[in-house]
Amino acid sequence: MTSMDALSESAEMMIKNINELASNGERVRTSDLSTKTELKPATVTEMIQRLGEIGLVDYQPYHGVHLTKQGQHVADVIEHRFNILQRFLTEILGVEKEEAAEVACRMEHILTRDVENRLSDFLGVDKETESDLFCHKVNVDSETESEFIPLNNLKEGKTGKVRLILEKSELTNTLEQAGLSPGRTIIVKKANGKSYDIETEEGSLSLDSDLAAKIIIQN
Amino acid sequence: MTSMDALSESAEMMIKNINELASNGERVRTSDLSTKTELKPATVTEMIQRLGEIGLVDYQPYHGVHLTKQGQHVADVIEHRFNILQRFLTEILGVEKEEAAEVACRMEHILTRDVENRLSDFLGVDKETESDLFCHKVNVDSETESEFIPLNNLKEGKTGKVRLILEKSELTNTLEQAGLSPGRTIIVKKANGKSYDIETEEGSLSLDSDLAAKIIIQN
DNA sequence: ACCCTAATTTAGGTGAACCTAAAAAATGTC
DNA sequence: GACATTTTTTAGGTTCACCTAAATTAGGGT
Repeated sequence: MTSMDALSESAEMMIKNINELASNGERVRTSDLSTKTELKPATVTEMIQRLGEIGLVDYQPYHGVHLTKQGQHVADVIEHRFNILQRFLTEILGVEKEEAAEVACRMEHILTRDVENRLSDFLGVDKETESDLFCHKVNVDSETESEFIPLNNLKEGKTGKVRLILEKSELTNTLEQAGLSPGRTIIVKKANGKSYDIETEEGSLSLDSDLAAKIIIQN
Repeated sequence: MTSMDALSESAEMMIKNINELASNGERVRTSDLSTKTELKPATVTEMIQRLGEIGLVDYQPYHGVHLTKQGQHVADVIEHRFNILQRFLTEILGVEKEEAAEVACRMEHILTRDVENRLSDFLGVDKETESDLFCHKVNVDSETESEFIPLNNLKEGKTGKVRLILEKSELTNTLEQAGLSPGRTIIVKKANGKSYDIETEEGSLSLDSDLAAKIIIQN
């Protein structure tokens, strides 16, 4: 049964940990999982046996486990969810890395596909779909000094990426239809402090400063 | 032991549901909790007994429960967490209300105090737009009163503020010259579904419905 | 006041996620 | 290559969150 049954948090955590210990491609030993997860060896054995039965790991008694194709997929999804959650918590909310990791580690099991995607868009994850495999090597220190500023503070001629639209409403929905939606790039054609002429990927439009103040741009 | 022991998700959900059913101040019956939580009555009994033991509810066999002061506090915290999570998911990420509620309902039990506070601030009554003297006109709760509608749907005699002009063109530039630009207030003098007579701060003009449809007004 | 029904609780069971202690297998050493 | 040590597994226990079925209580109707 290659069950799509929605794994428990514990099961997902075990897969995540197996993945993290398997960097070298070798089989992961029970004892390593035990120390990493802070579970007793007997508990680890029990769990990896179950994971083996549902086809997420290849388990051979006394000789450790490694992820199957399916298990690897689960691990990748979880890792991605963790990364975007942690980025959101640290970069946007300013939570300390330590605590962000803890919270992200709980929430990663709850995110739906849809929320995951939207959060990705919101953070502006560049969409190299499967190149996540290299993420753990690269992602940590990519703290470029790009700023988040409301659109009404963007100078004329400046270009930027829409990152956030505050106070969603019918109006902002309309804006999104017009190309002013998270993830899209825009250019400020004219800005006089009262009204802003914007060019989006969809066309051009102009809006007032109240509205512009609700649209946060990353340059 | 009025234990601060970090409640399980189930326990927190039970408290949340008790709170939601206790609107009238009366005791909440087992059967009501059973239907609301979709748990069997026996399960509900078991749980509220435990909650009683740790002092979060006042449980009297055969006569339902109500929250103690401490229980009420827990309920309030959870409710607040749910609210900000749902707001974040819908307003910021644009998740559908339904799904947002489900996800928020899982996440509310995971949020830490710190993340909760930061998320509140993030969503909170604009500290970012403080520079904006008119922000109180634009705040979320005014959603009930003020609508965003295209100019061609404004009735005769109605007044409103130009918020957004879609599909910029030479024509719309001309309109803006004439006072029909974002941030300006206008009055609809005459509207017959085909042409619209408008009075702006600069003077008056008239335009056709195609053009009017591209101008979004807040009343 | 009494009975009947509906609501509630008790009793006992299951699976998941943990545990300890003991048994078994693998491994390194001489 | 035998043995001691380490690693892993098995066996059996606990708690939590659920369940069903049976027993109990509360409350309304006559």
